[in-house]
Amino acid sequence: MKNLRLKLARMEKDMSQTELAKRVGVTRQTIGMVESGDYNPTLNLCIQICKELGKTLDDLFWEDNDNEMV
Amino acid sequence: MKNLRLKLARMEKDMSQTELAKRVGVTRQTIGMVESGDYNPTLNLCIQICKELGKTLDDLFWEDNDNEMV
DNA sequence: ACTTTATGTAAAATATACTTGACATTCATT
DNA sequence: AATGAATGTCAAGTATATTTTACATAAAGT
Repeated sequence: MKNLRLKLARMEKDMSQTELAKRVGVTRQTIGMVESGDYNPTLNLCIQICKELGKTLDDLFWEDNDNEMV
Repeated sequence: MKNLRLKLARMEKDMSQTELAKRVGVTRQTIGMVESGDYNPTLNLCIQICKELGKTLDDLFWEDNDNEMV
């Protein structure tokens, strides 16, 4: 399933896939696949993406962020 | 650098590398390399490890967990 | 209409995560 | 002293993440 949190975080920074890719040091296609989901990126790639977007791993890549029990 | 948080979380569960590996579905060597650091595991592997140890990605794989600014 | 920017997708090549099998060391137990 | 459990490491193989090149579509601007 798609990673909408990532896509949203990127758009909040007014960044295109191409620009995020350049900053992270991968290709545009790789960013596209991560956003499309059904993909298994490496930890370092996830971390770089998070840093560029000012988010943490849990923010963008940890499931069940929505229904967290207080 | 070594991932001491992971090693600690595993030992808190009284789990050997071999046992964690079996539960996660990888080999003992892979777990060893993740703990040794200087290694770039996939996101799915990290998530599986977190789930087995009752932790989140930020808990085990996000840097700067220590000096977080309030 | 034409060009540019952003994105989706696909096939083949390359880099690297992960496996397999094996040997070595340390520590606890008998 | 001998055995077994836990871990470190290494070399060669397999699976897959990522690149490269390319073509296609839609939206926005001139």
